[in-house]
Amino acid sequence: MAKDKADLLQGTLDMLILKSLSLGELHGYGIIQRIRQLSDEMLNVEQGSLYPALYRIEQKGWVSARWDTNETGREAKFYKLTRAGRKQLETQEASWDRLVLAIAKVRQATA
Amino acid sequence: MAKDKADLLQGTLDMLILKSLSLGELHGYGIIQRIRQLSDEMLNVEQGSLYPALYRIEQKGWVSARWDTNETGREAKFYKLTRAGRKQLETQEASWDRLVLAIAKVRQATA
DNA sequence: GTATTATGCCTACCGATTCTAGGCATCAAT
DNA sequence: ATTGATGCCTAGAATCGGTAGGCATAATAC
Repeated sequence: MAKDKADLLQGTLDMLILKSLSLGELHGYGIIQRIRQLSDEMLNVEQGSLYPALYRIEQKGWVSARWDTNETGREAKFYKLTRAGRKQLETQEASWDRLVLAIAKVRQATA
Repeated sequence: MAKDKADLLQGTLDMLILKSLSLGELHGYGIIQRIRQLSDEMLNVEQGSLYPALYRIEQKGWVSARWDTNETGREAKFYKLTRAGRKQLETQEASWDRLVLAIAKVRQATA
């Protein structure tokens, strides 16, 4: 990832992928663009991170994939959230919120 | 880590350790307790995570260590933030804030 | 008195995940 | 004709937290 962009922390990528798919079916390359756009260019997911992650996520049944043609007529693999994926997104968002809260508590502490 | 507690994400442990030491010198076992206490029991750092992390952090020059006796007269290894460690804590907190913000932006998006 | 729990340090190995660095193909633009 | 963007993929390295042990002493419980 480029040096001026934030590195992801392990475990956040799945949530970002699932979240971007919750907005509608999308192919891999588009997921990267959507995450970058939604985050105001702060997050840049590398292809070498994304495609293995998509594979893992599909294995877990959180997304389903199919080949189709995009709006310009090119072949692309479209991913779609499954019901289990939607559930998983909720779970991961809740975990994320808990972690952010817990860390905020620690950081509130003053000497 | 116990199942009802939040798992840490990779990269957050260093920040928590540095933060807890920013409140004052402390030995390893005490760091675990302080993080647990400050987070309202939400974060429980395992010893097998902490000690290797302390070693890494010491190698990087962010903390210094010395053996001393605690208030009950037992030997313990006390860690103290170095100037570089304080700097590093600021950096990591800033990165964390950026990431939290970026992810919040992505999550704000509605279909 | 003895057994358990808490305190205190450590290591070895595992598993998960992200990044770097490639490869390959098509299409648009220069 | 070459470059850059789009689109998919893999292999290998590196990082790091967790699990599961080991060891020692002190305090508490039975």
